[in-house]
Amino acid sequence: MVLNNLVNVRHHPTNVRRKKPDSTVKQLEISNPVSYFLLNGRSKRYTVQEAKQLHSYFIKLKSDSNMYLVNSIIHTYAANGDLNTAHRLFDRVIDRDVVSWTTLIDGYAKIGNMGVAQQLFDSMPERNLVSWNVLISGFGKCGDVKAAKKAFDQMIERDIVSWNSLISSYARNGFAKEAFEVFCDALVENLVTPNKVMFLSVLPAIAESGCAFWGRCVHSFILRSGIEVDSVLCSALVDMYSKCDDLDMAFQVFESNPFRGNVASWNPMLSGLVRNQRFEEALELFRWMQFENVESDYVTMVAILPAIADSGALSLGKWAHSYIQKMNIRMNATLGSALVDMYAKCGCIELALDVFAVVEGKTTELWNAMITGLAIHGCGRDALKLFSQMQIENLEIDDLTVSAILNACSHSGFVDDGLRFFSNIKDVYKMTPKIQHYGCIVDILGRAGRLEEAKDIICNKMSIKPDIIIWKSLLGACRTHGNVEIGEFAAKHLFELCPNDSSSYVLMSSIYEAAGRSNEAVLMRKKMIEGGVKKEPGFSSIESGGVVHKFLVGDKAHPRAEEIYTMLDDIREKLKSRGYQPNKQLVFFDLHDDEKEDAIFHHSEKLATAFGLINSNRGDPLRIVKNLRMCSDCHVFMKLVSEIYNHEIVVRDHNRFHHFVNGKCSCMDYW
DNA sequence: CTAGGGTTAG
Repeated sequence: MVLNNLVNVRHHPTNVRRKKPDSTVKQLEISNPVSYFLLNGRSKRYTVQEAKQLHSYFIKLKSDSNMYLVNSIIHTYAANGDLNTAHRLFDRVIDRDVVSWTTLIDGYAKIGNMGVAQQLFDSMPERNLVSWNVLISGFGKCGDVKAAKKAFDQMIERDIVSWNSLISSYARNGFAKEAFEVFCDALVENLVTPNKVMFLSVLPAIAESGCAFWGRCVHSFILRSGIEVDSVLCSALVDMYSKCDDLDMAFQVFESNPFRGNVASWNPMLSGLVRNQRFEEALELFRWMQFENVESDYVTMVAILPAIADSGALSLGKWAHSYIQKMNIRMNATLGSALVDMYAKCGCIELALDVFAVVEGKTTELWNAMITGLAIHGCGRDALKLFSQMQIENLEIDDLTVSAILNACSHSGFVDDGLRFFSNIKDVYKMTPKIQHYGCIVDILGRAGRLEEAKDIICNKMSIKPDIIIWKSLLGACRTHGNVEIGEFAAKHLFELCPNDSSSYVLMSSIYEAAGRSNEAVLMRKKMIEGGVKKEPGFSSIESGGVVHKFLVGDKAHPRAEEIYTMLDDIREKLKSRGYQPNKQLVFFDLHDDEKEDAIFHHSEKLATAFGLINSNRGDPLRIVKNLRMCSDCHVFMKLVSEIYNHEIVVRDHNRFHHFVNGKCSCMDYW
């Protein structure tokens, strides 16, 4: 095949990596710029200042005979985005050559002006490989993959840069399959010898496809090809593996990275862990990164903040925020949203509002984060106010905005607002309610005790098949309002949809128990145990001195366990003298009465509270994060402790925040 | 002297 010979460019001289510009440039001596240029060799790139000095020297001399030098100046202007000056100089030069043209075209391509780039390309007297390659990569960067492919097809001679440019055009514009196909074509037909850049171009495409099989193939191909797996390639591999959900391989490659001094080696691993909800490991990695003195950047912060938010580690979150300010990390809506979310989830709604206020260029995402934050704190009125403001400022409303508003209504008990807003989804906002929106409205009605209406929505008003979350929220409402009949109905569906989920058995059992139907409660527990269904372990964590302390039920693993249990006994005595009785109905297992009382009293959030009381500064509220919903006994417990010990307690459970002050909870016992 | 590459995104 003729084409084969033409494009086989193994020995093409342009296939050699050029040197990066030297940043330690001495000040140019105006008196003799040409000798400076000759002394420093040809492949030098200049700063804008140097280019300007050279430029004015040439204007003075009315000479531009040295094309190497002139092209360098054009390049410097173009590469810095000053296309006006670059183009003016280009126009003035009489002996301009193919490099001058190509340099200018590349400049226009880099600022996204492919119209002018194409015009210039069409009017060039002669073109070489580089001119075509510049065009392809230019189209790729502007998102015009069709044009990139067309240019590629028109070439009569291609080198590895042409192939790589086409692959990355596809890869960076969401055409993962096409990128991988071009990569395979090139290799199968033996048209090029792959190099590092080729792998770096195709790996993001595989990452996007999420196909671990392709990923492993390419990885082993890299290893067999003998290409040095340097830090940059490691980062790409880590990112690929983490996006293909193979965190173990990602970590293995991360560990094998020969140089981890650059933040870009850490970011893919960090965001991979966070994307896969492995927040504790992400925080651990982040600590390791601090230990290795690697400076965080914008990407690190966007990645780590959700992990901080999840753990509720407020002091770490505050540290991250001040780091952002100290290091002048650019603040935009994305980072702002991450900060707002973090502060809200760490229990500091005021600080979240502070961040929200100062972010410029507020996006829907940012408003959503703020409204959701207010919702989980039970600040329903403020959430609705913010929503009106959002509409006044003409921001687009999306699915998350709708969920946020419905959540706000739910947590604050605004049933009428919630119903009105729900009907507005279709009528006013012209959106189709999503499954999560039906979930919210069922929740709103259910909490208000309007169980028949909630059931009616599920059975008759939804065009979508109800999911587990919806049935659970109905079942939860039946538990709150003691409705056995509808509870059984919801449980029946849950047992079909998720027979291995413990919460339906637990809830149904306690509904029977509360209705005085102990026999059926016991049967329910039996059914669960015989089915081999395990209860999801509840845990609570509390941050102290930058460390997150985690407690399970009846946990004795903490180094200060003895003090904690002594404190807990002390609390129990004080509470009992105030008439507190543990609610033993809540104990799921068939234990002796005393054991039941202990089991209740050693709930993880109570352990965390005891630890917090012996460990925290008087003024600071205790901030506890619980992975499941808080039980009603713990809720009573917290209210009393906040009063007796005169200590504010903030608990984040699976659903929302509870601020306990002086014997009262911000949720008004409505959760 | 000109061309291709890695990290974030409710």
